[in-house]
Amino acid sequence: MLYSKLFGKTSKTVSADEESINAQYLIRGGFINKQMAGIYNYLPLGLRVLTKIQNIIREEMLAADANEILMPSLTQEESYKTTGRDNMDVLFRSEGHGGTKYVLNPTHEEVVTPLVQRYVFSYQDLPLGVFQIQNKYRNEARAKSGILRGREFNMKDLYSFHTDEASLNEYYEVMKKVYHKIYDRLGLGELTILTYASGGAFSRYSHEFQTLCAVGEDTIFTCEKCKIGINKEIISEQTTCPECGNVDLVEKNGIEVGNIFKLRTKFSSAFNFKYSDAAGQEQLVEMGCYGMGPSRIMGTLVEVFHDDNGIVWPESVAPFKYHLIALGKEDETFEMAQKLYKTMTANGIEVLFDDRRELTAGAKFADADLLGLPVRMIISKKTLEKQSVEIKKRNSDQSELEPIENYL
RNA sequence: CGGGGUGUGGCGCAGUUGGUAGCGCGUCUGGUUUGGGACCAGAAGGCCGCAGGUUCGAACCCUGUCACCCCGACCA
Repeated sequence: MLYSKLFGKTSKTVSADEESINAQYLIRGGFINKQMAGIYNYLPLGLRVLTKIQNIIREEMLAADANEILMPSLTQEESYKTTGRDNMDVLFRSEGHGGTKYVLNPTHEEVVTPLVQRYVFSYQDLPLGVFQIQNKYRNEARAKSGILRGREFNMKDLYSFHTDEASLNEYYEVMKKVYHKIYDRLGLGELTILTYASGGAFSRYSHEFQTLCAVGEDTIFTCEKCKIGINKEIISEQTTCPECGNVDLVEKNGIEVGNIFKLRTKFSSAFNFKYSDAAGQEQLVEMGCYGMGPSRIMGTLVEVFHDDNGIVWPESVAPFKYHLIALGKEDETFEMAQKLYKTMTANGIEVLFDDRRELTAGAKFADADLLGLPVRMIISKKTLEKQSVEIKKRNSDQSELEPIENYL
């Protein structure tokens, strides 16, 4: 990508209202633009990051034999009456012609359950996992913290369907591993721990995945030994580590980057979703749900990976790998940079080439730091004399010269 | 939803006791610059969130309303 063709500009300033780091850097860097509280436009750079996060999640879901589908955002209110959730205060409502009442889905149990019910009749069809990556709508009392808590946000939601609790439990444990693998690939593995949380009406606990971070809005009591957390919301009933019994728990803050639930038969019973077992008897389907928010993860990554000059993206989600900068006004420098850009791009390497010739070095460096691409590649009269390019990693203060032909 | 704060060129902000709006950044022209956010000269760009009211006169005072931010409550 040529910087000169990139839609979205960097800015030295951001509104004093934006206190959260993720909002400040993402807006200043031209990754996102705020339309209103909790509602954002994703500009090209931000969309590239979001898409990379989604693709990592998608790959791991598909590798676990889950089926990707896409469900609608709008659903008739009737479905929520069926499950008794039509009184949820986060529901955005709308009305269509003839007075039809719609809901913008805050989650999709009310959609996916009758959908799967239409195709699954036998124990031979189970277990089954279906997921989607789609925007959710929640009328939060207060949107806050940039893209960490929005009223419209991106979500991967997986739903699993089983013949019995044993199958659900097995799938649930597999998903814990899949989730950890995803956080590893996102660069959040070390900081993200499994956390016991409120299970709602249908099981004792649910499990959250909490990325430990000072600005996290959840309070977590962690067992250092097991790398396990307990959400403060259940700490009155659970004061020891559920894995090892450790009572020496350490209080930390976390950002909830995933949440998995055993729904059991709450929704299958509401919709009367049954299958025929091997004996020909009808049984209620057991269900689980598994959420993970790519947009919130994007904000979390900025909160975790930044310094005073800007974002420091992990390579797996950076919008581009290389930030190529040509310094000086000599044509030969610029032409060599163009050649590098074309060659590397043709070789499938992701390069953002800052081809703005009129800008000074400092301005380009400042933008490079703000955008946070993993590797800065500089070509100038000085490096050209040595037939080299200067390579500097965003997470390091050191730079080194490398032969230019390594990249041609 | 309770408490607090803020709405002024595209962005960030200032605006005194009420007298008809200014700075920085950005943008445009011309020239000089180029290894850490260059400089000079010139220019464009504003129903002062919106609606009422007070006043000879309102960005400023009053009422209402909308939006945004922070703290709290809430949060499958």
